[in-house]
Amino acid sequence: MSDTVRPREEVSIADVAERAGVSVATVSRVLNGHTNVREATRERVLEAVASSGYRINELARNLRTAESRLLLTMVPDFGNPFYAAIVRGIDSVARQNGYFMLLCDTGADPLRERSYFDLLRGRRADGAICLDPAAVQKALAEESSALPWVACCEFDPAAGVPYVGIDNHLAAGDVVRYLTAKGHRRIALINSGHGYLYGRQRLAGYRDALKDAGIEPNPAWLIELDSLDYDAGERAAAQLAALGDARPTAAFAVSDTLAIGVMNGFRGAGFSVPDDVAVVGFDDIAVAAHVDPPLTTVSQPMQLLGETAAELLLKRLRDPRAEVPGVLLPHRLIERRSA
Amino acid sequence: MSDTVRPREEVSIADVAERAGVSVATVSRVLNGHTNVREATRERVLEAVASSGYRINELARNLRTAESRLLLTMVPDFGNPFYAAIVRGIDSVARQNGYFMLLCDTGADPLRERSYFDLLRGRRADGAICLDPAAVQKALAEESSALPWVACCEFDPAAGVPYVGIDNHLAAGDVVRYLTAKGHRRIALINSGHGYLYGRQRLAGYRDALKDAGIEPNPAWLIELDSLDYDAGERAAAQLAALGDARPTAAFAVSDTLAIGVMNGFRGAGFSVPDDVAVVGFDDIAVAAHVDPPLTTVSQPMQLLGETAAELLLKRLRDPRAEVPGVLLPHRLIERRSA
DNA sequence: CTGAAAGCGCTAACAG
DNA sequence: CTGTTAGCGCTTTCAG
Repeated sequence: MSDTVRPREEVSIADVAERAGVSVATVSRVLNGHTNVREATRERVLEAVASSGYRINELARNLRTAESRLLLTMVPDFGNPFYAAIVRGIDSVARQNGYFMLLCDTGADPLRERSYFDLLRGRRADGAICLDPAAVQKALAEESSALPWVACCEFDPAAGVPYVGIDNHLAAGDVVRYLTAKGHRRIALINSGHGYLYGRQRLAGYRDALKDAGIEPNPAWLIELDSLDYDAGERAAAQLAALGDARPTAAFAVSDTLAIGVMNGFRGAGFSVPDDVAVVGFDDIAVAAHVDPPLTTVSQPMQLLGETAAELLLKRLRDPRAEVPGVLLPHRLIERRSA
Repeated sequence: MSDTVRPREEVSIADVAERAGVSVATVSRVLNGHTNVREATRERVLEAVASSGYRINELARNLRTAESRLLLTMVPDFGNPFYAAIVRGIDSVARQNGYFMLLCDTGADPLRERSYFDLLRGRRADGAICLDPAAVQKALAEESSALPWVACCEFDPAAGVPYVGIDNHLAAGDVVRYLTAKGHRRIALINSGHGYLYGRQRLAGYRDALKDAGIEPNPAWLIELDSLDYDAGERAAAQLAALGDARPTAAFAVSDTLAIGVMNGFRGAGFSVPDDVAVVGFDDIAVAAHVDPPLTTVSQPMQLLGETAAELLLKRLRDPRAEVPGVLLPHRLIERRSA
């Protein structure tokens, strides 16, 4: 038998055409759902496709149509669960619009990020969404602002690259105001993320809100970390706990992982949360509700952040010269028992 | 000025050739680092490349060379931190060998997984590594065992698809033996993952080890969940805690997330871990060492699992008819304070 | 409604 | 060392 579903070798559109006794143009037409093909012919072609086990070579199609229908999402750290819901939001919008979304783990490394952008430059992907630290994006924005990409969560408002994120300054202020309303005056900030926009913005929000409350912040309450690890948070708490009379009664950590570490650290130093010290986190990752005590934190609309980023990108793809705006989405303070 | 680094329009290899006053073949040669080009010519070409802002169109190159240098990794759940280190292992090997690795979040959905496999079929990726549940892989293995892919963690030994994983049966037995050695006789298993091979294997390992220890397992000690959520673990613990005299003194959960939930659940029911009930998890995810009490768990060599998977795939890519073996890697019981 | 022919942008013989 | 010439497998005018 010469007919088999198993493609013995590479069967091309020409083979299918020959089998069906038509031209390659006609095969292409039925493959692409064009209507100007007689029904009988269409069936003959479909039959030939099936019996030959033909698979379209998308590489060739992409070369011809000059698009890949691939979108890239760059995340600085695949292990950080914070990104999961955002990615899901991006993926669902991409998929609904006939695009594949593929993830790139850049490790927040400018060189690796750059190499993934080369996929864009080389036409292997149509567009990208970048979640990398603003500092890492910066160089990119200068040399590649013409490329079809948008920034998500982290961005440089001045870079001319479309973005979506939240108002970190306001969110940090909300946390401080929540804490002062509960009577706290000695509030520590455990900050992190060199090169991250959110770090700078939350610090500013913290400072401004303290000032508005007439509180002079003690420099010892501000801890700048270079990690989001549980360990780092633990060490920060130990440091704070050793402050004696100047010890803060509340601590605001810029991520939930850090906040969980902070709680452990205080507990290790013999303090109880929230009685001796209140702890607030940021992000509302899944585990936040399941630690003891459950963590009070700020939640970002992660799914929506992702969906919006994807929509901005698609808009830019549809019309490269469209004015795509920067958009800020609302956050929400989730009150649980740690503060 | 007509010379500018900014590519006004799409500049192709022909444009560069014209600029440099050579043929496209010569441009291609210097682009691909062939040595048979006179130094002066090479420089002229490089100069033309730079001044024109030329970027090779990889789509065209890929079509011509019939490879994309793209590898896909399919994960069932991007939000599960368990996969992070594995993915990093895959990525590092891929990168060292000149491949890009891109991630696909399949949501353990056979249809979505299938659509990603279409990228392979359509030549848009050269190979894939699949971390999806064995049950989801099954259909794939039947229709696509000829495609260049390997299974990681989850696999069907009989499918003829190369795989790498651990000996889950042995690992579960190790946990039970560890617990019986500490005097436990009433040991619960909180299992999960319909369609996951690891679930079936760990259950078998648990049963066999109990039998070897002369323990008749109480059916009430076996809880089958359909989730790995903290919540699910919490509910399982509540159920176990309500068992009265038949209440187990130890619980083995097949994932750390579940185990953390279990600890919370027992605590919520007024029991202390490990004094009233010992808890063991599986995976050794980052947070496992940072809960209270720190979780005793089984660690898998995640980075190595990923690296090995990538190497198997590369071997298969280099020689499509090579016999690629299935490999099992060693696990390790990490003793902390929860059991 | 269908076919012939011209490329998409690149690489790889094959000549010289 | 360099240029000419064929395509890779597909889509898309342009004719008929």
